[in-house]
Amino acid sequence: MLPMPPSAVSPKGPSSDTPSASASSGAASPTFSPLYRQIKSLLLQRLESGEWRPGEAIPSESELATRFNVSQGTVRKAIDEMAAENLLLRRQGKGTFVASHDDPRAFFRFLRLVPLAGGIEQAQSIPLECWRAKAGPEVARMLELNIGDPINIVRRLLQFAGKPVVVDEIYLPGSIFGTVTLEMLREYEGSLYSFFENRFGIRMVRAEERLRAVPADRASAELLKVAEGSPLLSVERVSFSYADKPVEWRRGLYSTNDHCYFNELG
Amino acid sequence: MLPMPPSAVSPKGPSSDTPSASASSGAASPTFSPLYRQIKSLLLQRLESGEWRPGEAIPSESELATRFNVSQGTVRKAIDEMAAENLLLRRQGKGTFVASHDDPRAFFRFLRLVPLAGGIEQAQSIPLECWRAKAGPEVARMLELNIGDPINIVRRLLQFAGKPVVVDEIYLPGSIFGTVTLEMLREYEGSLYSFFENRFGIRMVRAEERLRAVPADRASAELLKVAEGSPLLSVERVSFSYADKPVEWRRGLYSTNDHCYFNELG
DNA sequence: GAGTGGTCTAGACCACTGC
DNA sequence: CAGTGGTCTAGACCACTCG
Repeated sequence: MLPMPPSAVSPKGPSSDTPSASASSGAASPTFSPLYRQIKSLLLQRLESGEWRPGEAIPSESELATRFNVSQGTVRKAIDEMAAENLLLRRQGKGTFVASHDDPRAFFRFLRLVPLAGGIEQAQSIPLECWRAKAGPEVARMLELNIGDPINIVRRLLQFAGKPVVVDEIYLPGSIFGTVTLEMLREYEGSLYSFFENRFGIRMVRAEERLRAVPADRASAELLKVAEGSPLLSVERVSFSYADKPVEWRRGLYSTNDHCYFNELG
Repeated sequence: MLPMPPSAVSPKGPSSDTPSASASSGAASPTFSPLYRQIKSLLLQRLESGEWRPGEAIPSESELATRFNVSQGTVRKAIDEMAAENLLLRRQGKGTFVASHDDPRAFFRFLRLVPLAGGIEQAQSIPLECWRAKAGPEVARMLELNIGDPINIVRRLLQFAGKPVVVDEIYLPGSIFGTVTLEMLREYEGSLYSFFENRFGIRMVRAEERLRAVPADRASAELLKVAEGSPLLSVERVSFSYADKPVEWRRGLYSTNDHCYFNELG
């Protein structure tokens, strides 16, 4: 599909043909990027465009090498980086696949909550409300929208082993998620990000979280079955899609009586 | 230094000499590891043994390749992984260096606190107390010691822009840090991990943190200048040295009125 | 200019998957 | 068995640093 013209990129030809321009002498190259990064960009474009969808296999390394007119090692290095960023998933003998939130491994990458004692528990997401609104200044800033742009807001409760642990309020750009309803959310089996991926074609790739300790407000306290004013962990998150576009902002209140937020520092 | 016998490792010789044994047929190889990982292990040993110290350059790739009797590409892949784990630092044109906490970049890798508003601030560590004790059951478990083993405990206050933000209580194995004193801590310029590295030859490589929201006890509330019982972020951390040996356990209480804990999810 | 890491290629063989 | 990713090599040239 989509046959490429020979040499889709401009290699700086270290001994091959098509040396095609580079900072060969004198001129500095301020925007220089190595061949494998150009390949990586091309692959990223395919992901953004939805040509290769989550869960699907991308073409083999040797085929990509032929298509882009570079060596397999160069394609390999591009894919290596993307695999390290959890954008792609390599499986020896089978192929390279677009990472998906349907994969249960992805779940704990974005919800770093572990029980204080005991093994793994079953998580259950309970959508409570879902309504449309207009972006206020804070949401607009976080999602790079204009004030007044349509947004969707979802409230939901997360339970572990049947006990309420997290209340989330989730803000989504109406331009993308305009048609979400409480019904759709309740019907769906699987994580919220899996839902976004399969129902709206949006894959969350990266997120930033800001954590604080705050006193429980009355409503949250009731839902989480803790005393009003008792300490909760506030987790604000902005999630980004492929092109580093913010597509979700959420604030979660975590009850840390039986669970804690686990983080690994490298 | 330390000349190696030719072929310090057992390559599975893809077309070179010294094919020296591998799972050539029939027998599965349960403990198989590729050549570059064997090289990585050898490099790790050098780091653990202190042969190459933090901040110093290690031998060049080509020299290591000669020494280990493998190709430069194989050494490169070993170093690539270690650089990705922040154990080594590559600098083009200069060499490859052992990562050090003296590098200011390392600072924010282990203290993920950012101001809610405003730019970067000057951090100041104020050691409050330092005493010897015997490991209780919790500390013993975290540091893999026996109950009753000697430990050192340090209490200190962290200020940002002159305001108190974190109170830490730090537990250290006496076998390693037995000679710490409040004097030494107060004299030292630089981060605590920089101190451990330069005064005790221990480099923290990795850490696990567990976060919860807790009410402020009286002592911490006074130090942090917040109301008793107000929500604080509790951060418990176990830090590991090269061989994944736990060498520090600490509990910090963070005031999140003007700062928050920042985390990036990949 | 010499030495270092960084990129790129070409080709070989190994390990795993599935038909 | 063919096809995929994974490892290893050898050699070339580029980009950067420093004396």
